[in-house]
Amino acid sequence: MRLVIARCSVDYVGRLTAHLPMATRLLVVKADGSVLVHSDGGSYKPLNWMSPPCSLREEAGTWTVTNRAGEQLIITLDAIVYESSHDLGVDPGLVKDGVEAHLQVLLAAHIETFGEGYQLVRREYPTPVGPVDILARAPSFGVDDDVGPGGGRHIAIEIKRRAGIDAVEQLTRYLDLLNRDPLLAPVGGVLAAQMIAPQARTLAEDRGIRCVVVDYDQLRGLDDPSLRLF
Amino acid sequence: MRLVIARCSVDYVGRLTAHLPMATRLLVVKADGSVLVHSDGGSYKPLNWMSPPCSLREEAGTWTVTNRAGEQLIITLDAIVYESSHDLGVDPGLVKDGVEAHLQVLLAAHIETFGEGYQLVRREYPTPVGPVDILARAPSFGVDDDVGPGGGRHIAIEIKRRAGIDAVEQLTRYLDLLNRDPLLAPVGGVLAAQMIAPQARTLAEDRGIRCVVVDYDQLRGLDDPSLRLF
DNA sequence: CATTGCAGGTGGAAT
DNA sequence: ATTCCACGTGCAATG
Repeated sequence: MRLVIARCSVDYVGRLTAHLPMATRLLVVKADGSVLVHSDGGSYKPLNWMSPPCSLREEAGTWTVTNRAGEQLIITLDAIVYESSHDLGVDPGLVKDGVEAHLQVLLAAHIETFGEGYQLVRREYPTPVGPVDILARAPSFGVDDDVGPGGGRHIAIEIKRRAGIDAVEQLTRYLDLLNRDPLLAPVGGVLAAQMIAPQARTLAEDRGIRCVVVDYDQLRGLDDPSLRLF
Repeated sequence: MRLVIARCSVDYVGRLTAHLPMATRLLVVKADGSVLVHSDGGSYKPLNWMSPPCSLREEAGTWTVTNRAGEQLIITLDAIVYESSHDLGVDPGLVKDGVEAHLQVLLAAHIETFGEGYQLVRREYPTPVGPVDILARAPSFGVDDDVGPGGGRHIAIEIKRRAGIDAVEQLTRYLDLLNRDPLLAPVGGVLAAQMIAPQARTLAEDRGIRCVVVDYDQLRGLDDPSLRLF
């Protein structure tokens, strides 16, 4: 990894064009040839960059970074303030927990979160437009209930960390499809998420989809250690 | 800006938990207190980070970065290989061109892209569920045409750089709404994008929405300099 | 201040 | 290789 502090201007020509006026910035050149241009503030996102695979050509006062698609990052160097190089080796990588996948595991293991007597049919229930996160069966409590052949009503559950309108649309597509299957219909919908955007809730309820806000930490407290990812 | 090359392990506890085993990495501490942890490869995204506003507390072999929401980045330092500090000043910032906004300006200026006789009604036509990118009017060529009060058929145009299913859903919501307005109905839909995902095209055409692939560079060639953003 | 929609999104997994 | 979806999405504009 090469670190360069330099006064430079930068032009990107690719999916869009972007220009950075002359100023002092950090340039990071990684082992795979990728280049980051960072200012001393803002966020983790560089002002400009080129992702690998790409090649760096150095000339007099100009660096040109090109990728396979022909996109170019052109760095015009006015003055190099500082430079150093380091061998970091390969990184062992990141271990994550808490994402949607784990929510799905936890909710499948605690399907009663959605109501007493709920039974898991399966996780990742396949449909032609993609897998439904969880398919479950709700119990029937009376003869008037709108029950399916299984003796209960099927429930398709869409799980999101944060649910927006797109989650409602996605679940709606699943429900349209599943309800065409006489062995499953009628299938109800549940949107389960840590956070549900107000517009998403409105749209969901308008379509008869139940909204359930789930508490990840609480679910996690209920789980047994074997369900933990690390 | 402070640059540190160090052997370290990193733990993030916040919206999720994540762990980085001990290895040599680049740590960037920016003037606003934000911290980036980069490996010598991958992309512009750090392995771990803390965005501003946040505060860094340094102890013996441990850095603790905390933000207002209580999320923490805990860096355990085994050995500092290298360290330097630089004053970069404030960055003048980035100038962009080529995003959806510019596509919208160009397409509005060249509304005939969608067909001969098309007329612009307005850009960012407001609806209760958000603004439609472009509302236009198509000409009527015969008495049998399904025309509205304006003497032509209204067309709602959704513009994306890359259109996916979500773009079709979005346009569908607009069309549902606009078609309830007797002063506008009937309103046709056009999805205009530089790239349209096959599933999006299928869904759009199934719903009677026309798909138009637009060539940004060509449109740009047609424009007059006043429409350029820089 | 919350919400919404875009992003050079990026990344990963499944087809 | 393409297509889909999640992301500690980040980010800015807007009500």
